Amino acid sequence: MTQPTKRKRDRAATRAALLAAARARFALVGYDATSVRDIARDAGVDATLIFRYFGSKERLFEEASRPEDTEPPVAEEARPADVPTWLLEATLRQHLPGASGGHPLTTLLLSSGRQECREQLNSQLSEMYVRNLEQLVDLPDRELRAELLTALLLGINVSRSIAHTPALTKACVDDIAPYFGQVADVLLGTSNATAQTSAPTPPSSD
Amino acid sequence: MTQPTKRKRDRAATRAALLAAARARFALVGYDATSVRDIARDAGVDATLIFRYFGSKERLFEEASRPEDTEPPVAEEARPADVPTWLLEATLRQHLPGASGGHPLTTLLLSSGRQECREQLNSQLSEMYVRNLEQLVDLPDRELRAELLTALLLGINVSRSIAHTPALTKACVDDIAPYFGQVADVLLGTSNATAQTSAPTPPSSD
Amino acid sequence: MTQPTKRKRDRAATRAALLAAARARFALVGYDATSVRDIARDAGVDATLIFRYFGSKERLFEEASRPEDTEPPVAEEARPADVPTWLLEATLRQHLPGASGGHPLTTLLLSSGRQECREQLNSQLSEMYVRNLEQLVDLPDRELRAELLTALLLGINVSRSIAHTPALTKACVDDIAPYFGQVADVLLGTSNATAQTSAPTPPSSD
Amino acid sequence: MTQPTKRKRDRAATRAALLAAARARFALVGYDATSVRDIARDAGVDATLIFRYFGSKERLFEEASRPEDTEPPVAEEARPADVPTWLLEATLRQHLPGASGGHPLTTLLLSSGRQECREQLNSQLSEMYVRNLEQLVDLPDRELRAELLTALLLGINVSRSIAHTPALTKACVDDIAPYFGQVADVLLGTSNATAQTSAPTPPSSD
DNA sequence: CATGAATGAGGCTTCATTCAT
DNA sequence: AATGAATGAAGCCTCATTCAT
Repeated sequence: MTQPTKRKRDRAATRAALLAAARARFALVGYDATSVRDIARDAGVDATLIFRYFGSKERLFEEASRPEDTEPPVAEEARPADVPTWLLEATLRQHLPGASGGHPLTTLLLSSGRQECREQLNSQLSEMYVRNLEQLVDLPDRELRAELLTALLLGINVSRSIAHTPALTKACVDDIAPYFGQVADVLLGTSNATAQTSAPTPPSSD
Repeated sequence: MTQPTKRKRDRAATRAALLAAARARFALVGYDATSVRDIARDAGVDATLIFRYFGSKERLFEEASRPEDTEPPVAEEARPADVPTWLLEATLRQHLPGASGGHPLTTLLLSSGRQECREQLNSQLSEMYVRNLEQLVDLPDRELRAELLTALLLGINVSRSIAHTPALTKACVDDIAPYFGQVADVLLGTSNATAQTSAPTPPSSD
Repeated sequence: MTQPTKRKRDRAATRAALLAAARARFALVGYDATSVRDIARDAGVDATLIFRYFGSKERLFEEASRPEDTEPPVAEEARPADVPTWLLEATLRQHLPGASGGHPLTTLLLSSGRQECREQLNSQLSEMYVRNLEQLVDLPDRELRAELLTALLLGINVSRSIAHTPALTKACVDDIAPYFGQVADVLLGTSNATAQTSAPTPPSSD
Repeated sequence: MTQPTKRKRDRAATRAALLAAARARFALVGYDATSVRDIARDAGVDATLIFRYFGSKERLFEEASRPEDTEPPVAEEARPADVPTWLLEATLRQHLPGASGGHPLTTLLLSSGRQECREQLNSQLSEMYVRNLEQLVDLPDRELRAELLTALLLGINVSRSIAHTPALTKACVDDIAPYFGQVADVLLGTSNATAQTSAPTPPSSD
């Protein structure tokens, strides 16, 4: 009221706006191709506030490339058979209303010119994907099998958010899940139960 | 040997040294994170020679991110069953003596902040991978199936050359081929014939 | 005065200082021989402010080579007989307190290595000089006559601001006007009325 | 004959070719806008020969901007009344077959960003024009009168070779001479004899 | 507290010129 | 003697960041 109608956002709102803008741009073109002024403009505030609130472009990036807290880690007690599907969903969940930017993996990938990003990519993959998948395997080459399925998820992500490959880009979870389930079964050695359950169509084996 | 370690005055050699250095650096950190001076320093020559020989950083990048000509396109008359394995080999063939830099896909991915790179990534994927794989499928969702297998190859590439995931990074073609073959069979619907032939289950099992 | 001689933090003042410095240098040595750092140094500010305020050296030049707005176009209702004298005055009015740099024509001439400048020179001459003079002529070869008188004005300008020819450089308007008036009469065919009025013979004669 | 058909120009021919190319380019866009490689390309030889034969771009320019020796100084014993016309002809004589480049004055003018060029312009004007014209005047303000007529010649030159003003550009000597003669008479105080003689048309005075 | 003016480092590129062949 | 590969300086411009106001 005392302010001249200009939205005098409070600290938190401004910070959040900057973070959202940063997430969006970093997920779109990566670290190097994004300037602090771009972010500030998108957020509708002055660029120096980035330094006030985050200290540096780098620290803003660190925060923006961390998965949003809304993302629960894989439910601990989930039925093992559901884990792959759950990870697939987590991978595809992006560009949806609610998520302010793209997938953190995309952001990291687009910024992989930076050593830190490659390291973070490595640890995020291993913590969020490989570790969870490995536990489902009871065969030789556990790690390799888990990494291969992780690679598929990663590749799907890249295809959709960066390469914009036509079929994968327009597919929704349900289109992909059946095939993904089969591959998971093959790689992890999980029984055909999953395939039966979650994969409606492909005339699989008979 | 006869020269006192001095740079030799050789157009072709200098051009090649620059191209090799460029390939290496672009494949390591991408376009934006690479400066022309970096490349020149690696090549041991003056930076202005880049402009003499390539015209601009951008044109050097275009040349450096093109697959080396030593890479023959998928043999036209190859047996269909061999195509997936051939593509896997092409994907893994990098950092080998002979190949001066990393895989072109890696380079493009690391430079995806640039619109042109995303487009080139898209067309290289579709021309070199999807198109060849699609022809093997005789089931619904041909394109999607081909793109999923392509995504796996892409993901393997990223895991190895960018994320440096442990198991995949140290695996060689023969370690991966069996699993990849199984996945290809599942996705492309190629009968178990292939699987039988190329490695149904890792040699460890029986 | 209150500031310790430090540069004041004043958008408008800095912009104006840059523009003035640019006008001066461009009018002295032209576009190519002037570097943005030169201009900035003269203005006492950092060179990057040129890009902040003008976008590029080229756009700064465009603004600097435009006639200052203080220059009114030839008074519409001026008596025809006064037009030549008025144009002479406009041509000589430079290096005076108030005008920050030299005459725009000088600037354009000194920068005529650039195609755009030659074109602008052409249009400024024709709009500001030839067009106005032509209307005074009621004889054959109207355009040629007007262009010849324009050429004289142009030549006077060059002599004074570039070649620094001694007599013309130190002459003031009143020294030149009588002779110029006579030439105008001859070329434009305006009767001796004007000549009589404005100064038939230099005051020295009688 | 022993050479492989490649024209192995002799020293003199190559030097001359470079000089001609330099004259042409300098007269077209001036010193700064001309690169030694441009000149060499036009001359069809290697750029380093410029340094071999002339020492530096600067020294080449000095030579190229000197009036060609084919230009005789004003005939010493010429009839005074013919001098102005003679100077007009010298001013317009350019772009003609035979003259390899443009007028030296144009070259100097286009390169006036350089201090040396302004000085040379000054001395060429005073030696070739003012000095000759002054001697014809027997009135007060001798120098000023001569400089004014010189300014007209200079302006005509600029109009034609730089500003490309329409009427003057397409006019030939005979179109301009009558008017120029009248102006010369007025400024130099030479009798109307010249005007009568050389100016056919303008209904001059009564 | 917020704005935006100011800065310095660094990036790409061009040019005149030298040096090896 | 002549070619062209190599070089270093300098130019324009952008960016992250700091400092007054």
